[in-house]
Amino acid sequence: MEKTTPPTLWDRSRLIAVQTILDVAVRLFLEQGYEQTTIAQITREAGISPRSLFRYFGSKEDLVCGEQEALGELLRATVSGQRGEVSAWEALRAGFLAIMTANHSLERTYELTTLIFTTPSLHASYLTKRLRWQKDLLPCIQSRMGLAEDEHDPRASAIIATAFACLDTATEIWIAGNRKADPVALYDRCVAAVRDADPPTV
Amino acid sequence: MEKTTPPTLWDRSRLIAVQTILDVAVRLFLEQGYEQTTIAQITREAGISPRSLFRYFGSKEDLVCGEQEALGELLRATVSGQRGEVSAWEALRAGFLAIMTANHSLERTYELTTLIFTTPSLHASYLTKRLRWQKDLLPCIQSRMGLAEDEHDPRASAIIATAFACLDTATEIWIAGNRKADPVALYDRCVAAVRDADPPTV
DNA sequence: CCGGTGGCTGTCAGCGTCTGCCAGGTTGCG
DNA sequence: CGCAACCTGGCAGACGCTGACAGCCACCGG
Repeated sequence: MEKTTPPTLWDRSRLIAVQTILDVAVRLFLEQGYEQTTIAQITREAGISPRSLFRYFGSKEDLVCGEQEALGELLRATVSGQRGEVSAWEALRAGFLAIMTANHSLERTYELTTLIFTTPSLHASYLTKRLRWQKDLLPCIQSRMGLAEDEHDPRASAIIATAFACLDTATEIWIAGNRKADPVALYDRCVAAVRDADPPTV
Repeated sequence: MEKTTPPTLWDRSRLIAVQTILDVAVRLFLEQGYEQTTIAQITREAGISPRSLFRYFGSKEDLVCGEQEALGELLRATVSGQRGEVSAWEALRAGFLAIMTANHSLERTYELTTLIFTTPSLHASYLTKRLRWQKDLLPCIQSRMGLAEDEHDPRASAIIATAFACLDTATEIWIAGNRKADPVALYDRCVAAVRDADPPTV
């Protein structure tokens, strides 16, 4: 299935370099804010040149948003892996659940989410990435709804966009309320409010 | 109510300067793309210094997104001006309708919307502005739904976010299909798909 | 064991956006 | 007419980001 993955000692050092940069960057971002932290400061503490940082990460925003790069694929795989009888709404909910529980530590997830949602440029970057996720999910949801891959049928896209809008709303209230509420319950209440239904009592 | 508004000859020249800059900038953006157009090029053709441009417009993105700055206020006023019996959904729809028909020319609206939706950085800027609009609408919708101004009740926020998500989806399909479809009809189909209802046959 | 090869890294220079700062000119007012 | 307020342009600089070039080191074949 997989290539023989030559253990290439080069990649190993590259991996620890990436990890070091990421650790330093996120720590500085949380300590003194994203805008107040410069590339030069990160590279100085990480012991590399600024030029190398941009070879690993395409941009400064990738230092935060790129860390959760694999989440998009996890989301798509989870949604498309749901059984055929599961509705589009339930499949999307399962995907979101997988993302939330996948991250290493809930505390770190909360910190990073707060950082993203309170920093305008990071928030914008996150929303852009979200749009790509929505496009990736479109064929999964279309086939699940029994629709042809019609570019002009807005229904599947609308449902996906709405699910993400509810996720956003739930996340915003979650961080605004200092993690007092359960984000999953908030999401269910959002969807229920939109669809004029009672939230599931699970 | 208002200050005596001294006719100040200064502001007059400033207004025509702003208009000149805007005309030149938008024309260049449409001709050769947003990223490919530099500030120096705009200021050269407009006959001012780069330093002055940044006094009128806070950033390059404002040259595009700032032109529709007043739309947010128009949206809020329209929504909050709907009669009390009108539902939250209908009020939001009326607001969106006001925005679409308010702009000077439909052709120009289409051009600018395409520019925004096909330029990543402009799209991100637009989404950020959209978030502020959502926050501004929150009290209007909360009171219309008979809810207290509860920070932790996600229902009003969820409905607003969903309406915008449907607007986004409709807009995206509108520009992807080369304005063949009616954006308002697309929006109605999006909302209907989300809420398991038939679209209104108006 | 050794030298060639290929990829990675740092240094340098540069572009573009954006921001203080100060000098100079123009407008408005007494 | 003269003063004060204001606006403008030019300069210098920070910061994010990129291309070009030279040096370095792991890998591979001999």
